[in-house]
Amino acid sequence: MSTNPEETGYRYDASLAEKIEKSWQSTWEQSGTFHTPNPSGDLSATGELGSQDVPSGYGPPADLSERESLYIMDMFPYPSGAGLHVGHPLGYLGTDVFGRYQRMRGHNVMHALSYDAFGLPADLYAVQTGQHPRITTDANISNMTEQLRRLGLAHDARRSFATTDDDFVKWTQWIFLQIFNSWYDPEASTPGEDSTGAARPIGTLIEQFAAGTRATPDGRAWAELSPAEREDVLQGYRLAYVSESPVNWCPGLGTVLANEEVTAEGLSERGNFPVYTRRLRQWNMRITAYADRLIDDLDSLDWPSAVRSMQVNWIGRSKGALLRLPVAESEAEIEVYTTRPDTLFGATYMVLSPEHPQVTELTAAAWEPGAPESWRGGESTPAEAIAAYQREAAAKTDADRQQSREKTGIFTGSYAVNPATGGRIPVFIADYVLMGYGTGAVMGVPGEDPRDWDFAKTFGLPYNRTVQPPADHDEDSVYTGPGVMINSANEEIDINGLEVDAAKAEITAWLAGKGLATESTQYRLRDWLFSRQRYWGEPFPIVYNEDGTPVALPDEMLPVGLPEVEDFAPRTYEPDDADSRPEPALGRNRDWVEVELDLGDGPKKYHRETNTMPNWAGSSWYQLRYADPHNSERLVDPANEEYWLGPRESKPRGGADLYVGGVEHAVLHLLYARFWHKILFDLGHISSSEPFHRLVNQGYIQAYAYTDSRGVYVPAAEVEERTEDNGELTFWYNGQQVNREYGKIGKSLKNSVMPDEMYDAYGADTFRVYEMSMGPLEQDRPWETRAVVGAHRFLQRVWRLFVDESDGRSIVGEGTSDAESLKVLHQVIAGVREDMDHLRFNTAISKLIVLTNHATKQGGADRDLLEPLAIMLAPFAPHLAEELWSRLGHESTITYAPFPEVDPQHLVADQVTCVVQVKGKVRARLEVDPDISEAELEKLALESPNAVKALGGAGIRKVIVRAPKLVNIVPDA
RNA sequence: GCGCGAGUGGCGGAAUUGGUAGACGCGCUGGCUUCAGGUGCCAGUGAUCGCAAGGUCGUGGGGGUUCAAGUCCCCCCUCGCGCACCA
Repeated sequence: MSTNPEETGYRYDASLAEKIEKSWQSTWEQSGTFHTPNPSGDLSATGELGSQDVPSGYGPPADLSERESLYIMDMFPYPSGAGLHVGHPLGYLGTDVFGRYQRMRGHNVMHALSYDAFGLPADLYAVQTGQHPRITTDANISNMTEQLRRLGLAHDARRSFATTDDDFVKWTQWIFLQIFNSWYDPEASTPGEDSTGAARPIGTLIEQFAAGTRATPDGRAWAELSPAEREDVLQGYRLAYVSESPVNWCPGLGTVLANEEVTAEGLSERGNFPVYTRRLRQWNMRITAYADRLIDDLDSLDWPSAVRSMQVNWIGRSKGALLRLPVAESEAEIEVYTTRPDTLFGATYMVLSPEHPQVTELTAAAWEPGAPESWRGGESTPAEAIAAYQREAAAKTDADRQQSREKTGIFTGSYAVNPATGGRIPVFIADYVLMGYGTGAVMGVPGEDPRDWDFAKTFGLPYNRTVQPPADHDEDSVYTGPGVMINSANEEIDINGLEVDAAKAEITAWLAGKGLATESTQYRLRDWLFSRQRYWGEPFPIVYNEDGTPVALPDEMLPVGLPEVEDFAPRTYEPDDADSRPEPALGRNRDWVEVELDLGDGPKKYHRETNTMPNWAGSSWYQLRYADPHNSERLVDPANEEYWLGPRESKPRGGADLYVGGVEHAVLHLLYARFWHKILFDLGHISSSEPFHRLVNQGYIQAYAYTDSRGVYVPAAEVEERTEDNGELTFWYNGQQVNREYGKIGKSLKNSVMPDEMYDAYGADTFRVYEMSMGPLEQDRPWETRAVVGAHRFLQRVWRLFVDESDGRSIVGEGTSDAESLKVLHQVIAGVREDMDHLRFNTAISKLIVLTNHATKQGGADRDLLEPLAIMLAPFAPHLAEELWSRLGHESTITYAPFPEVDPQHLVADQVTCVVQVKGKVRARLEVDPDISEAELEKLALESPNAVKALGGAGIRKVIVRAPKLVNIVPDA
C-alpha cells in the first residue's frame, strides 16, 4: 500500500474536496439543515412543510423559531443564458458567510435566492428564436440553480421563487390594484411617523367629495358628475394612474421607458437607442407624492453614503419661490419658479420652455420694429418663428438637446413686467428651459445665473448685478457666490446690504403681500412611467369599459395571465423614427383583449389593458415574499412580516437586516422598492416602512483582457507574461505581443473564468475562501487565477492538522494546548468576531491562517484548539469544516455550533514586547512584565544599550511612557 | 463644472483612540521531496548602504500640529464613481 499522500486519497486535493462537498451538500438538502421556521403558516414549526422528517442530527435545532430573527438578502439575479462567471457569486458568498456566522451566534437566519425573471433580454431572445420566453427563462433558472448549488450556499430552498411564477404575479398585480385604489392624503398621519401624509384607500377621497368637504376641480357637486367624469377626477389622485403626458419613447425598442432607464446622453440604457419625448397615454406611479419621505427616511437607514446621496440628488428637492409676473398690456400672468427670488431686481428678460402652454397666447401678431434680427429666427412673423423653433425642439432627442450648450431661442413679441423694477422685460422661448421642471418658465437673471448670462450674451440682453462680487471678480462674468445685495431697491422695498438669505426672505414676503409669490418646494423627481409595450412582463389587472374608463379587476380574477401570441415582438421601428407610435405585443391576441365580464353590474364588454409592467415591478416587493413564499391568502402574513422585517431598536423602520448588491441599482430598484414598501405600510398591510435597513454594495471582480495588434481579443488564459531587460512587463500570445487592459469579465473579452473551472481545480471551498480573502467586500478587485492556490494551500494545512495524509487517521491531540497556543487562539477568536461583525472577511481569513500556521509550526494541535478552528472556518469553507467536525466525533451539523467565545484569561501574557523609541524612532525592544510600573519601564528603557547608543550622550529632555507597550525618549535638541 | 470616494512593496491588500508601517496571500529567490511536473514541504523577501552588528530612506506631492502622523489640519496632484442647462 502506498504511503505517498498524493496517491492515498487522503490528501486534501480537488478530488477529495469534490467528494466531501457533494456528500455534505446532499446531507444538508435531505436534512433541511438551512430550513428556517416562520412564526405562522406552512413554514412554521407546526405547519405541514415545517415538520421536517430529519433523518439525523443534521437538521436545524428544535428551538430555532424562538431565536432572534436575522434576515439576509441578495439582490436577486436575472436568469441569464450566459451562465455564471467567477465574478457573479461574490455577493452571494458574502451574505452566505455572514448568514452562517450569525447562525453560530444564535440567530434564526432567513436567507434564500430567487429570480428576477421578467425582462427585456428573455423577450428579445424570444423575438429572435420564436420560442416562448417562459421556456428559455425556466431553462436558464435551472442552469443557474445548478451552478450555484455547487457553492454550498446555506439557503432555505423552500423560499425560492421567480417573479414570473403565477403565484408571484398574482400578488404583484394585487399590489398594483392596491396602489391604483389609493391616493396620497397629505393630511393623513400614521402612528409612529413624524411626517404627515400617507397613502389611503381611494374610498376616503370619494367620501370627501361626496360630503362636499373637498371641492371637485370644476366646483360641481360629486353627485352631478357622470361615472366617467368621476373617474377623470380620481385619476388626478390615484397613486397609479393613466395620463397623457410627455414620456420617453424609444422606437428602437418599441417601448416607452422610465426616466431612470434613459442615460444622461438621452439613449436607452438597454441597447443605446435614441429616446424621444412624446406625449402618450401611459400608466404612471405617483412616486412624487413620496418625495419628501423618500429623502427624509434615508437618515434612519444604514446605507452607503454614495447611494444615499444619489437618491437625494435624483429626487432633487429644492426650496424656492413661485413668482407671478404680469404680462405687459394684458391680464395674463406667467408663473416662474426660482431659488433666487433675491435677484428679482436683476431679472431683465423671461424664458418659457418651447412646450409651455402659454406660448401661443403670448405670441405677438407681428414683430415690433425694434426687435433685433437675432431674436426673430429669420422668420417674418413671431408665429412662424415660434412654430419653427417648437418643431425643431420636438424633433430633437434629449441627447441632441443636451449635446449643445449653445443658447438658442425666439422672442415671442410679448413683454412681462418685472414687479420689482416695474420695467418691461422681453419674453422668449428657449429649449434650455425644461417643461418638466418647476413651471417650465424662468426669469432671466444674467448677473447671477451662468445659463442666463450665456443667453443674455447671445441675444444682447442687458444685465444688472444685484449681488456685490468680490473685488477681484472679473467684471465681464457671472457671479453666483455669496455677498450683499446691491441695486435692489424701489419705493416700497429696499434689500440693499442684506445677505442673500435674508434678502430672499424679505423680498418673498413683500411679493407675497401683493399676492405675487408663494414659497415652494420643487423636485427633480418625476412620476414613474409604469407601462411598457413588451410581451414578457406582468399584464395589468385592468380592463376598460366602453367609455374607455379604466376599471380594476376584482382580486378573485388574479392572476391575469399573459395571452398566447404567435409573435412576441412589439412593433419596433427604425431607431430614429420619432413619428412612430408604440403598439404592444399583447394587443395581437384579440380574443384575449376583447372580453365580456360581470364585474358586479351584469355582463358587459370590456377590453384589456395591453401594456405590461416594467421589470422593476417584481423586485419592488419581493423582500416581503421571502417571509411567506407560499401564502395564497395574503401577500405576507402579518406575523411573518413582523418577525422578519418588523421595526426593532437596531432598525427603526424595519426591513431586511442586510441587503447586498451592486451599486448600479442606487436610483432604480432601490427607489422603487422603497416607494412600494411605504405604500403597503401606509395601507396597513405591513409593519415596516423601509424594505432594506442595511445596504452594502459589493465590489466587482474585474480581470485583465488582452488584444492583439488588430484590436481583437485573445484568450486571456493563454497569454504569457515576460519581464524585459529594462524591467518592463510584456504580454505574449502565440508568439505575438499583445496589449493588456483591465476591466469587466465577459465572454466577448475572452477573459471569463467559470466557477466550474475552480471547482475542478480546487473545489468549491477553496474558491469560496479565495473570493472572500481577496479584499473588503465593498471593493472592486482583480481576479487572478494563479493566486487561488494560496487559499487551497491554507485548507490543505488545516486538513493536515486533523488527518494523517498517509493513512487518513485522525491526528487530533486530546491533551491541553500550551499557553502560547491558547493565547494565539483567543486573540484570533476576538479578532475574527470583530471582523465578521463588520463583514471584514479578508482579515478574518488572515487571522485563521495565522492560527493554522501557528499550529502547523507546533507540529500539530489539540482538540481544544482545533474545534474552535473548525467552527470559525465553517462560514468560509463549510463543507471541509463539516467533514472535520464529523471526524472530531460530532453527530450533528457544525452549522449551529456556538461560535467560540473569547476567554480573557488566555489573553494575559507573562511577557510583552515594549518598544523603546528615541525621538520617535524605534531603537530597542524590551520583553517586560505586562504590569510593569511606568517608573520601572522608564528605567529599563533608559538603560537599554541601543537606546543609550542612539542618544549618543545627549541629555534627556523628556520621556514619554505608555506602559507596557512603548517608551519614547526625547533628547535635548 | 458640482458632489462623493480613493492614492501604502512587483501584485491583492493589513494596520482600535495618533503609538513597532507592510499582517495574510500571490509572485519572486534558495533549498527539500519527486523518474518528471507542481495544485507538495521548508526558509528568505519594502528600497538602499554594510561581511556583520547596525544605519539611512520609505504610505501621491508640499507645508503644519505633536514626544510621536499612513492616521489630525491646510494647500496641491492623480485616479475612480455619480450628477450635469433642474432655474
